[in-house]
Amino acid sequence: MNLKELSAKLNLSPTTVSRALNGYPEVKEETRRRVLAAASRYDYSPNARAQGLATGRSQAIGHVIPLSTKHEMVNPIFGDFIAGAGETYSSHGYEMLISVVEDDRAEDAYRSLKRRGVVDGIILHGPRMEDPRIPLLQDLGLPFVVHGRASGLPQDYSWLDVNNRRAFQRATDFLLDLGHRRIALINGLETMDFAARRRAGFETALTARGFNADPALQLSGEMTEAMGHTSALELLDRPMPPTAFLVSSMVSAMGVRRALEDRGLRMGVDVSVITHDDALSYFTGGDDVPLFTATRSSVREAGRQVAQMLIDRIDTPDAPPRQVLMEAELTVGRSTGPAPTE
Amino acid sequence: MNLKELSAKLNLSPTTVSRALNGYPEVKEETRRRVLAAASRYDYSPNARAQGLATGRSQAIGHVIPLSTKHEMVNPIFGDFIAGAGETYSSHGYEMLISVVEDDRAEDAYRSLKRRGVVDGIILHGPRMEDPRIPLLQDLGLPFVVHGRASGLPQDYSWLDVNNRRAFQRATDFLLDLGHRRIALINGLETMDFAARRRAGFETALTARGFNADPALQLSGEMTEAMGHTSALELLDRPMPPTAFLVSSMVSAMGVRRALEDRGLRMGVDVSVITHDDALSYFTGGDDVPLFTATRSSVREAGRQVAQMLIDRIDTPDAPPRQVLMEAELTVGRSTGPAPTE
DNA sequence: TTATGCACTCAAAGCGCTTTGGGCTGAGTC
DNA sequence: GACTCAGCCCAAAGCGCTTTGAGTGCATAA
Repeated sequence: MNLKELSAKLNLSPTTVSRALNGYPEVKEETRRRVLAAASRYDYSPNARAQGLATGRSQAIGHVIPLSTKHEMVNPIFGDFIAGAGETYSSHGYEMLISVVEDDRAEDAYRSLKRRGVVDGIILHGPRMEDPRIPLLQDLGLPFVVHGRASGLPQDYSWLDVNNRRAFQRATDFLLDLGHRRIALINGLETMDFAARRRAGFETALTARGFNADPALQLSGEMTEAMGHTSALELLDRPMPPTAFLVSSMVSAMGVRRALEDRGLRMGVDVSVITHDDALSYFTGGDDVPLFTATRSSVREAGRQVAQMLIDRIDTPDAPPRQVLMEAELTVGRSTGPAPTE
Repeated sequence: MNLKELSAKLNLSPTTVSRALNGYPEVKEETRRRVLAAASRYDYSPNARAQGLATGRSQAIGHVIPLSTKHEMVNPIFGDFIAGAGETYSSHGYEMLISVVEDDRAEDAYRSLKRRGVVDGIILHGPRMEDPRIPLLQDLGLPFVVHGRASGLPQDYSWLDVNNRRAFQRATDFLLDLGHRRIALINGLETMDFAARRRAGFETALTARGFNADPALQLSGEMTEAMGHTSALELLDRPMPPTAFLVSSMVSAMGVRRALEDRGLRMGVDVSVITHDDALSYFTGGDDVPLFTATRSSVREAGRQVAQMLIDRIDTPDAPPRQVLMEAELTVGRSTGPAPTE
């Protein structure tokens, strides 16, 4: 069933039917009701491609995810983010389009999406410092919102980020209050903007109390379970091992925990651990007192909000860019305790 | 730049340019080269919507994921599956379109995708037993491939699945060989087809040796970390606790492991654990001897293959459906050992 | 009565592509 | 020399929608 057929059944012109369907005021209320009824009876919806061709819009949002050998994006948080964004999209009539591309071809992907008119906007994931994709998207004139943000760019653009710096500063303070002095940082790849900010927060807290951040206690890498494990082992086997770990992700924290176990150390007693927790649906829930003390912020909620910001931006392209900073909460679990007396 | 403009620059008709671009034989090789050169110089690609309108195809594949309060689909494996499928799509010129919908509206979503002509095919996730979506998609005439499969349906359709039954049978045999007799099963939701098959494998192995599967030792639920933890605690606190656990996912296995620790039990010594491992990129790697003994099968590879099967199906709709059964490998880690003597 | 609006409705153009059905050359055939 | 036949290329229709510009009929005002 297409527009023409439907309008034939109604003895109306396609014009009128189209207007009735799209809520234009030129059509009589009674006519509109007739049209709506017929549309639902014959199970009609407009062909999206034809509609798009006529309107110049595609009602789709693009997410380009680099297919890294380094797995930064195809990571555990991805599913939750997508779920959040998808909720918003479907309630606004947008489709979500995901493009998986080789790492070095991300720019081509954006260009191609724009050229072929496949999407109306883009959500930019995993920004690095001075990320070149941001000026590129601005050049292309493709509306976009960044999940996270990129330091060192002069431009003004829309983003939503967690206050990573403050979160890690608070976490570090918390450990210092407990008497810890040798605190290790197991961070994500520090080319990633969020990781750099976390380290900054960590260092700020230390220097504010007159300690200096020992570079030997700061490791960074892909946030896998194995990375947490090997990093922690390496640190624990040093002559002056840390008494506390600040870890950038739940998954790595699982690795750290395994390392503690390997060395016969009790988490929360012999060694404290704080992790960042993205509030992933499959990791939370259950216990009264969570396993990990954590800085927590829901990635799913971030997805919802970023999507909404982008849709707003598409609707009113001339509005100034918006920035949203979500604060992470610090929830106390069983992985932290006072520093052991030496 | 559009076709008309490009052909004007070349002093050719749009017809010829289109043919040159699409590899039709009616155009002279030299002309084709000229066209191709101009296209790349002017950075031209055809408008996807117009192309789709003209050809009747959309070059997009749909994935409908139910936004459960129960999180079966928005789960850790999703990212990896998507990455695999995305690889295949992008090398074949397809886009991936993801629709997040309320649980009970999945059928509407399929209908709508079909009606509006948004996708050329569908990948069906997380099939349940006698899943009604399969006959629906057949009715709609929308090409599809199932990741997993659904028991109890008369129809013949394309699917790719892991041999869950055999995998869990082998894992159970392995535990029996080690002398374990009280083996617990911590399974996914048994409305899910894969979970039912895993239990079948588990029971088959037991009965084949003359033991009977104790229903009291079989729990099932959402495969979260918390679920693994509470299930294991409950079982361990019984008068005759299991000496081994067979767990349906890595995430739940982490929970089981935590429960063992809570009770002061050593994994691989006091209690054995085997888990199914979807070979997620962020959980693997690192150690020589993996933490968990596991039945392993790469979800990413599954994504690649399912996508390819669907594309083949779209290209040749009359070919008979294909079924692919991937065998899981049983890799021995440090979580299993001989049953403790009582 | 004629003009002036208003409320509806429609025909047709256009979005950017593919594809059908020729048309025009020039080389090969008898 | 007339005829066929590739080999190239083109004009135009059509995909299914939106939107512009133009009625048409009818009530109201002048």
